[in-house]
Amino acid sequence: MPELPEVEYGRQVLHGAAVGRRIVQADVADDPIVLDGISAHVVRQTLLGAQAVQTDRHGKHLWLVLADRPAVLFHFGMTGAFRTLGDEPLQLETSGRRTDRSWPPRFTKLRLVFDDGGEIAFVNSRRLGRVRLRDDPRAEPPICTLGYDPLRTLPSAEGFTSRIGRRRTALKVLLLDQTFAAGVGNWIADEVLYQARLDPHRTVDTLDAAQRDRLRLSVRHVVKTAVRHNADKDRFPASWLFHHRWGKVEGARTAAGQAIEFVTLGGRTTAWVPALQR
DNA sequence: CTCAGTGTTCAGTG
DNA sequence: TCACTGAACACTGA
Repeated sequence: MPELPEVEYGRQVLHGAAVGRRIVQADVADDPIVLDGISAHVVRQTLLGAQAVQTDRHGKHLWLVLADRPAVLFHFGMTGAFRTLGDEPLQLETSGRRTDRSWPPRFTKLRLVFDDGGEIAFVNSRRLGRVRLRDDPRAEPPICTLGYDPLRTLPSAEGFTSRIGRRRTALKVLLLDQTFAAGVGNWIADEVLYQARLDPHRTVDTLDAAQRDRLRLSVRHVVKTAVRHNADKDRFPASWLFHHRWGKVEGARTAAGQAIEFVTLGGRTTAWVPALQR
């Protein structure tokens, strides 16, 4: 689930449930992996009684700002999501088709109850997600180490080129590098390259100015479009590679009938259309 | 039973 | 130091 658009949607869910309310109950799972070494007790003490004043996001990290306390950062890993009490479970675990109506849901790592009676749960089945506390999230790791957020920022052509620097890595690897652009994950990287008509194997130093600019604008376009549709895959444009790239299906084709090829790049499955991408 | 997986990190190499 | 690679992490579901 969780690349920038899904995380942005998660932020909006958290915002709607939390901001302007006081936390009257906080259940924190005793999970040292997801809590990144902090004790559940410390997290609970931070949250309990706190007034939620704002939410924010950078790349795949989002956080809840509390009055007079550290902010609570969330990273979804491969399987994180927020659920709210009474909502349909829209954001289920990776491919869990089974509708989980229990409350709190399975794999809840953090459950917050607010003074208006609303509740939100952070669920994370594979434990690659993280919950962290930070006084000044943007100034501290991990967020201060990240590159630009494509939803907030469109670098100029010159800025984009200087961010690439003297690297010679494959385009796919560049896009997955969170210190380059924060929030781009595996499917977005493939979609961006598909729409920019660039071969994912190409190294960044081989691009001319026009190709670099196609890349720059494609990153923004894919991210903005996915966010505009609330990360709801069914509403992504029918022309997108996205709809045809899953499962490494032998003989997979785009809507236009062009063959999709699957290779491994940067350690990830990469889907691309050789007939189109150069 | 095996394996892939929408992510990140760290050890090792050149 | 930098850039890059690949394994490891942890767990579910196909």
